[in-house]
Amino acid sequence: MGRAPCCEKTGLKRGPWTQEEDELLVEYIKKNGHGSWRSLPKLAGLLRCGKSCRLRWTNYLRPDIKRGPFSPEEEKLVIQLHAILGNRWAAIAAQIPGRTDNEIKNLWNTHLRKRLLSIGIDPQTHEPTAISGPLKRPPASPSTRHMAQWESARLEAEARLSMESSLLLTPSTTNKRINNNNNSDYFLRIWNSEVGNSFRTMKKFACSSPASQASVSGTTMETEQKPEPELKSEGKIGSFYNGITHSSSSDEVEDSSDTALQLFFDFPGQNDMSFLEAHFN
DNA sequence: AATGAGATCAACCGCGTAATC
DNA sequence: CGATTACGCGGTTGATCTCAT
Repeated sequence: MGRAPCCEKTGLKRGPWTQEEDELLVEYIKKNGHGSWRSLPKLAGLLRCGKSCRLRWTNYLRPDIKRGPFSPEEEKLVIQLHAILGNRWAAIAAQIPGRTDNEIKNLWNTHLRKRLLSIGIDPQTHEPTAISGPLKRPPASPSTRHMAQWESARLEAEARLSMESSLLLTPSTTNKRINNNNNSDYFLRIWNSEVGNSFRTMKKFACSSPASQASVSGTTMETEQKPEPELKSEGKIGSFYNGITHSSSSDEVEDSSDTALQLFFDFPGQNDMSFLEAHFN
């Protein structure tokens, strides 16, 4: 037996939604919630399949959707999140309030992809496309690179936390440090959030490195004692991407660092990660 | 003004998977 | 526990818009 079709194709309307249909759908959901999408069209008096209704609602009619063009900050966030999450549009959309996965996907495919290509960056791997030199090897898979980025961010955050707790800094010093390096904490939080969790799930299957598996197996980072990673330089740019060394070969780091630095230099100031605060505060 | 190419984006399709029977 | 159903996601399509010629 195959799976049943999502809806009866005969007699159902397709194509662009009319204003009347929109009103019917909004009115119904306002009163009753969407409930079962499959039964919603009949109940709402719509000649559409449930799937179509769900799509129309989630991508267009939902009241919390922010319409209009993406700001430069939002675009940069999409690029940054794509470097970490890959084509997981729903996960990216979850971090950008008011934007839908469809919208972000379209933005990526129509604008950002081309923009990255035009400056010589492979939009899938986030690596320079013009590779030269004798030591170059084929780029790591996107998933490997995303894992490396996650892992390095996580390690840096852990290192900072462990340093802060072990150095017995004075309160004023501690506060200063925490404020200055706030972004690491956000990575820790993301790591412990749904996004991080889904990433760990993916990683469990995709990554065979014993070292990296060991660091993932116990994900209760707050209590775990780990060897402090070597932080080669101060600041988020250096330490974030130096961290890739821990998960991949040095050649790979050479490959990716230019792209990584470009993206990071492009990243707005200290409050970049404020978009995440809403999810954790 | 006509038209063709490229860009944009709403909507559809098919698959994976969680939930339910 | 396997079969079925419903949902959500990412990839793709196609109608419409914009702009250059």
